[in-house]
Amino acid sequence: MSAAQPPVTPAKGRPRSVAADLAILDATRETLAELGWGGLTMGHVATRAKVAKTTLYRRWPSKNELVVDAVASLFDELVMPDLGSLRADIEAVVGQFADLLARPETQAALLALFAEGTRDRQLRRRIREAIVDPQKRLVRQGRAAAQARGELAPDTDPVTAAEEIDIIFDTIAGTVEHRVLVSGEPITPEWARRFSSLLLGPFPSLVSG
Amino acid sequence: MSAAQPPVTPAKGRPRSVAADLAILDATRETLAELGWGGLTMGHVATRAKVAKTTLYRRWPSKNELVVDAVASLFDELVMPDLGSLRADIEAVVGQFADLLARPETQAALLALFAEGTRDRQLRRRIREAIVDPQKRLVRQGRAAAQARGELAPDTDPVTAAEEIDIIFDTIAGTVEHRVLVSGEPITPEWARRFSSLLLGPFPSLVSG
Amino acid sequence: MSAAQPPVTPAKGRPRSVAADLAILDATRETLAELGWGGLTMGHVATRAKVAKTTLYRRWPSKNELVVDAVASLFDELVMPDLGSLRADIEAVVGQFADLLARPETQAALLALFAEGTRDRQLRRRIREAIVDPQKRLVRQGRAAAQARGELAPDTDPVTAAEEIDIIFDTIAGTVEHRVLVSGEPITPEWARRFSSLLLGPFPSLVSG
Amino acid sequence: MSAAQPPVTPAKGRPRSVAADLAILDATRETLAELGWGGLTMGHVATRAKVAKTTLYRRWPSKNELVVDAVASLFDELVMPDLGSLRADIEAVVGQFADLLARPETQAALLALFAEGTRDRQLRRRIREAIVDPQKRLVRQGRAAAQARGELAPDTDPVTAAEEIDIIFDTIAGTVEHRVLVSGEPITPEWARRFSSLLLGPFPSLVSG
DNA sequence: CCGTAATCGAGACGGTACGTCCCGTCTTTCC
DNA sequence: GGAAAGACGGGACGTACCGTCTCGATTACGG
Repeated sequence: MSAAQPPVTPAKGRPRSVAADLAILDATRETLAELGWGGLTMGHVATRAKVAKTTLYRRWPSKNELVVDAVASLFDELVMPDLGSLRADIEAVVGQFADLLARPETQAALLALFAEGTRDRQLRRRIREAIVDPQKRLVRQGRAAAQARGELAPDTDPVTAAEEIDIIFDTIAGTVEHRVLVSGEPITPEWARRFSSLLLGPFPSLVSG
Repeated sequence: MSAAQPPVTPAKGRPRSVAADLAILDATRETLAELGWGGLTMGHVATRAKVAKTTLYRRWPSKNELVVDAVASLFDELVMPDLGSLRADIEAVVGQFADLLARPETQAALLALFAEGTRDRQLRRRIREAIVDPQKRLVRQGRAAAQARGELAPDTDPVTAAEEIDIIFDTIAGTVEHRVLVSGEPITPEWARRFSSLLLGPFPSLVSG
Repeated sequence: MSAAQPPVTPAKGRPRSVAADLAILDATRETLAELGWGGLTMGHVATRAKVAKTTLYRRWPSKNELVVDAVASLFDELVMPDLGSLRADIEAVVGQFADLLARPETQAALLALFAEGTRDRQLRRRIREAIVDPQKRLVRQGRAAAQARGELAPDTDPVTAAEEIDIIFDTIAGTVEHRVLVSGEPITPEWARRFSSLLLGPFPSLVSG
Repeated sequence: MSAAQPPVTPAKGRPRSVAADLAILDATRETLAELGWGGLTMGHVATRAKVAKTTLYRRWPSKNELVVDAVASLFDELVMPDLGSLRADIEAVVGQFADLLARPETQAALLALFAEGTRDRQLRRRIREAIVDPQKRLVRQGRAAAQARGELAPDTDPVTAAEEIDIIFDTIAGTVEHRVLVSGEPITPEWARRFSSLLLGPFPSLVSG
């Protein structure tokens, strides 16, 4: 989010309009969905949000930062369902992620942001903090549930566990994104089944049964 | 590639300069490495290649197509080594891919192209044909070698085999790209080992040993 | 001047700060001298005078009016010396005016104000009342002195006299301004001598001698 | 004028559109007359001339230079009539100049240009070369005619003559401008008669008769 | 000595024009 | 007819000020 913590000092001068913030983020998402990344100009967003361009620039230094904030909230809809088996949970989350990637605003924004982040460390950090890392909770929750069920062994070392979470997250996120956005193929339940089989190893019966 | 088939008619007027093509592609790669995707403009490339803008546009309709051609050849350096075990082969290819993604021209171009491909089916097809799909040979070769060694069961159904190749390819490519370009973390030999363990299942000893 | 008449009603609420008025006018003159007319912005003056923009606008409706008030006082330094001959008096006043026009704040402001006045009758009136007309006293005084000395014939008709004062004033002011500000040439004593010769006619000996 | 001398080298690339130049200058004069100096924006002129803003900036670096060129030609209409007496000639030229200053485009532009020239030596030079100095021909012609008639003594020293021309020019131009643009009073035939009397000395009969 | 009222600073607001950068096309001349 | 050169119309950029507004915090005076 762009908003900092509630200011310690009671803030001098006219306070920033909260309504403007919301209108801008809404306008950004709508424009992304309608016109795509290329059609998203600061001027257009400002006009659509009925806000001056200066107001926009006062809050976000560029299109990139703005889109990070506008898109981040879309990822909050992902939830770990806890369906009783690790396989089912993985397939469910993959499905949710695929649905999210099918939305035009996500589609228009995600890879473009990643691409920009490639050459701007600050932006990459911001993307990670606002969009990517928060989703690692899904992996953590899924792992915890599987451990509770006895499907996975409990953590021994927290550092190793963190690395494992990272690698699993990169694998699920990266693979689904590559499938949908690069290969341009849909994520079917069948594909999700195969993919979770890959993750769970060639003989999942040995593990979960 | 942009080059058309050798013309049937012996071509009227002055023939196109071959030197220009090479100079343009070189200039494109150099500019990508130095200034990144954002700094790559058609005018700049033309100037750098000592070529008129018209010459450039006569060959490539836009920056995107140009970069596809300029970058595609970089991916030819990836080879499947056949080191005697599937694990070793995977780790080797992951390492090669990581090195490729560490080069500034690849880094600047790859995600940007993917992002553009998101909104342009034609471009996506071209990217797949020129850059992505050719690398599936690596998976095919690795699989074949592993099957020859008895590490993997032989193919039963060619359709199933193709789908398996696809999913493995998306997984390796997507995960490594996400790790390097989105998470911004390096690919260490240790990480490659963990990743191949993930791919080979929790008890690889049962399979390969 | 911007200051209104002493209020009839003893004024409710907090009285306006007198210090602010002076600080603003000083800041205006300083900024004019340093940055010129184009560099003079309301925001800048406010900042420099350590005053809020609202405070500034509460007193002066625009840059133009502000500068009129800021610059008017500079013209008070012009005096008619009464040196014993009309020629000497003219040359002295021309010299004073030239010195005034050499000051950067006058230089930056005067023509700019005149230019603005061209499109704003109200402003033109204000400029005349505050800056231009008060200087006609110089012509009047010089004429009176010359008449007392017998260099000039006494007034016959007051209307004719007024017109004569106007035309002499326009001639002296306009010519010196044109020489300094448009032609960009300095006013030397030699030039002043020539100019007063022109005013006094080709054979001044016949008049003053 | 903005146009340089006809290029020695035959000029590479597409030549600049002459039509664009004319359209821009016309649009500038029209806009000046309609909206005044303040309403004259580069964007507006470009739109009105049906030309891209870049085309405009390619030729003139700023509004000031553009207006110099646009306005300069208006001054070409001033001519020295040679009416048989110096007085008549002066009154005629003063009248012409007054008419020129009454035109809205001149009125809007002239003092504004002079004001800008105050802080930009380059611009001042350009104004002098394009607008001011060319009119000195009027003084020269008038003087020559008067000398031919015997109204004025022939030149003795060319340097002195040049200085005399300068001072007379500054006087006529400056006075008329001050009368019209600063004092805001009209130039009547009566005023022109008085002014030429002033120039010709208190006893013109001694000179011209 | 309390409330009303106009002031003060600060700074956000909607808006306009700026001058720059690239785009992709067109119009030259030369080869 | 290709190539170099460079002008063309067009669109977005990010910045600078504009003049207005909304804040909380200060003064004054009149009751």
